Amino acid sequence: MARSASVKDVAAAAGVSLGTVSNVLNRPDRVSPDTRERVLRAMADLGFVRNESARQLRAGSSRTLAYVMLDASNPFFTDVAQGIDTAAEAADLSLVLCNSRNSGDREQAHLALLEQQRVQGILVTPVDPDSASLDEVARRGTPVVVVDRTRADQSFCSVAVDDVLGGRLAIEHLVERGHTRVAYIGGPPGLGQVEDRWRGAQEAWSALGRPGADLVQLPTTVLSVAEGREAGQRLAGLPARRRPTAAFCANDLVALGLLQQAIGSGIRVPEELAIVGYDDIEFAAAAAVPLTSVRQPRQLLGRTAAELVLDEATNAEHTHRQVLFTPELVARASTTS
Amino acid sequence: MARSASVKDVAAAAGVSLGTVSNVLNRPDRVSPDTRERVLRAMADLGFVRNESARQLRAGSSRTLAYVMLDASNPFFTDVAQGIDTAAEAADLSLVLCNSRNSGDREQAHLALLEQQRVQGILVTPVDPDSASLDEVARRGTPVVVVDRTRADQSFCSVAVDDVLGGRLAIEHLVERGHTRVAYIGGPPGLGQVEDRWRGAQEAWSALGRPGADLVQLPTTVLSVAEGREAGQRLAGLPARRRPTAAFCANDLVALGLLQQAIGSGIRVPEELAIVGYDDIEFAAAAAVPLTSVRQPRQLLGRTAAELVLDEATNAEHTHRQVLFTPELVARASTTS
DNA sequence: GAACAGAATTGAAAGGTTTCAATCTCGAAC
DNA sequence: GTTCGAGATTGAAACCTTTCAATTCTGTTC
Repeated sequence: MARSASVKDVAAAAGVSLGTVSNVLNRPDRVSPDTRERVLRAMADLGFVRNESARQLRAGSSRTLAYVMLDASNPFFTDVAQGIDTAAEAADLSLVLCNSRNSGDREQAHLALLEQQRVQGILVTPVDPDSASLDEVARRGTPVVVVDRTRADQSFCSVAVDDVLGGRLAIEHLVERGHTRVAYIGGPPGLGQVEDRWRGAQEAWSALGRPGADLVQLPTTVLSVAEGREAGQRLAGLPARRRPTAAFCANDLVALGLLQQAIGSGIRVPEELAIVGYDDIEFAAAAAVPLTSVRQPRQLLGRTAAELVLDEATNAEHTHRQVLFTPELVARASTTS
Repeated sequence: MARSASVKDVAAAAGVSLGTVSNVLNRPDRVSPDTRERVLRAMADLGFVRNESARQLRAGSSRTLAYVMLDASNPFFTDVAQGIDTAAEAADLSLVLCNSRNSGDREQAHLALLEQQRVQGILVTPVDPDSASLDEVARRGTPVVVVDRTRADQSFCSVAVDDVLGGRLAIEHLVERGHTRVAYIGGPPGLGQVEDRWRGAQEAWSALGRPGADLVQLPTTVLSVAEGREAGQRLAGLPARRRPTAAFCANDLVALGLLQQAIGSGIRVPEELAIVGYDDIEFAAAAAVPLTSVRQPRQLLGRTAAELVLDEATNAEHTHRQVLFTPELVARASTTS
């Protein structure tokens, strides 16, 4: 297969000039119906495929948006991606997804490549939102929007959900239901989300006049189902009178693992252990003991982020904005007997 | 921001020729340490970002692989993607993900763009494996490998799992456990997977001497949690003596929805309704009644597909191969009381 | 039949990188 | 002091498309 005929070959085959072929491609109305017909046939015969590199080199711009996901296997992020996709489609851009799998190195490799590809904009849920490599990409001219994180300085657009508030909601809900010993399960401790939710939890806890010692943190290494199960074992190992009566998990993956392990150990949910998750992914509601969870507007998050990056890419008067959405507690069977 | 300095600017700034800058980029050993140093500094100062379009235009090849997923929100596919990613990384290629969201149009749009981008190869789980647009892409020279599907003729490499066998395993397992009335739940009926699993189920059922009327098909519109719930309602509506004692679901999403709905309707699992899912996604084991499921080697599927496409891209003697993996039934609580 | 307008087509330049043959620079060997 | 060779650097061509000013063609009007 002589890989790929060029515009020149098509022109020769159709007996027209190369400029005409280009016109057929880009301004079909400028060219008479029968030449157009002839050119199109030649393209089909030769299996012509427009060379996007050359197009882009000349035109200077690409028609794609990119989202660098933190963890493609977490449904939360695929829902965010879905929202981005919707907005991208509406703007007639295509979306490519990259997965950093929680690795800063992979993230940087992806960013570098996307930058070289001159994508219109990059959306990213970074491993570390304060990483300098994000600044550099932005400084060199590619619009960057941080998704589901924020950073202290306001040097980027970002779209996130108020995690401190989310933590507060979860704890208020549990205290309302009479729980007096609660575990917070999640990690790694450095992770922004994990910290904010913990902070919110603590704030609510002490605002309600509870002794700090009764809200304990059970760290995990990552936010996964397996880690949730593992935490469940640790809980099950505690003597019943010292065991918390409720757990607030930093995300639903952890909560689902915990739920599974608890039931497997004969701990009744919610009677002996109430569980609150975070994200409200679809599988949370679908768990056999449907999970109470702090819902984030996942698709909206993505859609908004896409709109911000497009604004930055096209609007000269763009100014950075930090959008913060409000989470909402969805009560289900895992906390309400 | 004067978007992007070129190699020429760098050359001028560093006081060297443009060829030398290119050498620094591509064959750093060919250039003396102090010029290299000088060039690198100039690059940093100017915020130089190599223009991938120009590179690719000249070099003719890109360093990326693409996977067009059928449904990014199904963990099965993200696991496959993970496997592809692993192989791509090993070959020093980067992977971009596209999501067709079950739409043939979107799939075609993605394919066209990827072809124009001259990606090294395309992996795709197609909406319809017999679609002619796949042939055209392949005919024009981009290696295409079909993932998790096969087509009748052998015009592509493909990597799939023996779905007929999978269906057989599920039914044999249920019959072994004494079930005599079983429902098969899944759809749309035209979908390859859905059909093959159903066929396997029927084969096993009659091979075991059961009357065909006792294996009923409950079609759904798509394979989702919501549809599973909906099917659950239909089942719950049946009078207990006519209700099947077991359900075999075309995938785990459906099975999880069914499980949830069953429990919500007070049907005990597995005592009153045994459930077998398909795919063995992580959430299957994590369900509060852990789900018996037909496991597919998801990551291996992806890895193998990536290897095939790489072979096709680089090896002149490449011949198409149809790899068929063997599924395996994982028995859990949803069928074993 | 000449002049003209408008539509269709053409040709050349430009865009940023890589490649490769050609040139240059040094120091070593005689 | 000359020659040689290795290593470093250079310059121009090539990759394929798009754009735009210039040219040709067609048909109308007076």
